Amino acid sequence: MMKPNTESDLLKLIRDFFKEKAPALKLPQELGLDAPRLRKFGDLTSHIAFKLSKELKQNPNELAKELAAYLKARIDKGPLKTRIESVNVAGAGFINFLFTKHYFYEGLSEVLRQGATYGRQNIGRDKPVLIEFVSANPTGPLSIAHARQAAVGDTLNRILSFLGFKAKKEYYLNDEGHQIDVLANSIYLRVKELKGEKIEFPEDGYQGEYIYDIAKEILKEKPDAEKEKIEFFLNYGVKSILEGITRDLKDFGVEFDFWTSQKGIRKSGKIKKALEDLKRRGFIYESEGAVWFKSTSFGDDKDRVVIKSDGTYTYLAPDIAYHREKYRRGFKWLINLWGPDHHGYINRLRASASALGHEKESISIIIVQLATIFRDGKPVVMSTRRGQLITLREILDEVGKDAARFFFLMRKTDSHLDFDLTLAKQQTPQNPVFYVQYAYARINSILKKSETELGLSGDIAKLIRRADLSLLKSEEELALSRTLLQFPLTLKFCYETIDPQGLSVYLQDLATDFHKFYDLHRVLGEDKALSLARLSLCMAVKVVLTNGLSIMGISAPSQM
RNA sequence: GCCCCUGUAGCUCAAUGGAUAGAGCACUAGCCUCCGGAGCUAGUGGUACAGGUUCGACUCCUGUCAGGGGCACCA
Repeated sequence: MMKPNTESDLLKLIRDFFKEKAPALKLPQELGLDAPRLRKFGDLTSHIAFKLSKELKQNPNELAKELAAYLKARIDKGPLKTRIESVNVAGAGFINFLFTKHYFYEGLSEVLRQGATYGRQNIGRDKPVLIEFVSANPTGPLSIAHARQAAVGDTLNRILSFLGFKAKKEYYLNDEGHQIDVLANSIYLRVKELKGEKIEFPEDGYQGEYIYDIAKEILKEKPDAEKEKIEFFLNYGVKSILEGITRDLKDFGVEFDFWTSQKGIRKSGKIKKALEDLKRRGFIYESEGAVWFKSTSFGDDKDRVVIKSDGTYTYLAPDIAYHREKYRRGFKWLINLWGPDHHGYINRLRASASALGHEKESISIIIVQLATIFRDGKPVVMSTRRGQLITLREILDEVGKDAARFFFLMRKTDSHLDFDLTLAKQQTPQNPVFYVQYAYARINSILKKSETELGLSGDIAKLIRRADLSLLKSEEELALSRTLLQFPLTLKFCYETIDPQGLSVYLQDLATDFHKFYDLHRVLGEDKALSLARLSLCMAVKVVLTNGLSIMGISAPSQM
């Protein structure tokens, strides 16, 4: 059975109207059918009359009235009759639609029917998308900045998968280069130090306590390790740190599909191939003894060196090769989450993708802003040099996975974020994650009690499914239903903005609507039929909370 | 010096170019014979500044001011 979609049916009617009225008129892509900001403006609103009043040489209010009359007539004759209660013109030319109660009842049963799949949409049509994030150098434990990237990237992956994309997660491993050498040397020196030798530790060495831990670990296995070559310390260090990173990420609910090694890219000769490819396309030239990529052809400020005059590659060269490989692996959309220190790098990388013949839209680079950690209302000072970083591990130990993930997703990804550790571990309504989880726990508690309290015989789940939803008439019940039906739109919004933040805001709104409903209306009461209808509503809230939280990688505890 | 991001209520943040700029915290005043008060209801209070585009601007453009970040044949 084809399910009628109210919104698209309305859009079609609007198009029909203009086709009849002005066949030559080119309609804008966006017909301006939205959820209004204020409830009293109805459930849907259109500002199309403003958009087209100029072309049609008609004032918006008149045009709106004409359109509204047309829509009203068509709605009354068609399948929308049971869903649209009224069409009104308001203000200078807004057209406001009010849904019937039936529309909400129908939506609620749909939520219950779909359950765990409610909210799924096939927007992606199996498009393969690769989300690269974290990609921290394996020179130390993951910091708070990586943690935010991990939360955003992983959730984005879950959202896109839910929306029909074939999304994969990738970690690009910078497993060679200067920083890795510094790491190896730092470990080596600490080993010597532990053996009682006097050492001079370099300014730019890794000062963190974890270097001692690795050194101790090495000495346990090899008491005379100081005699080993530097490669030994390099390999041991990278391996040990990567194990830690993987473990921390796993406890954070993040597991990558691919780990791609920079060393591997270089060894495979793919850098050379990538540069040859660019050269063939005419974007490579030599000057001042170096080899340059003509990134200015694609909007970069200046051309970039790819091979230095000493014959070695700059960092950009393997990166170009790496992204060329991503496309060659079949991905049609690349999403990169980068720290703010990389923003100057965006244009040159995008330029390389364009130079290799890829659509501009096929690569999205998202800057994940830093988070400032607060404890007891005061910012926690961090210093990389002295190894005084707040790590993902510390956050996990202090506030746990659920609160951490939720907090990292509360703000827009490209905005600064204040992370209040004290608040995050509080089990009070001021803590948004507990506020949301509390709604879930409350529903479970009610559902559990329903059987005994109502004294109904038979399968209560079945009775709830068959409840007469038309008994839900109050403002709070309808408002809650309305919010539930906005879940699919919220996910679509996250896709459009490439930002999971909208979901965390939505879940907080949903929890608020639920708590308001709960406060004013008793679910388990004298009236059995009404109780069942309200239980049905609770069930639907449970479904959406479950789906929403699971997409955020956060658990939904039935008891707290 | 050049480039990027951000300036919204006392604080932390919302608001696909749309109608009266919304929440939470804090402060003030209320609500428990009641399914989890870990909750709910009110009140106070705001778009950094100056122009511009638009029927309509927190949103777009220009400039000023303030905060943060970035500039390399570093990674």
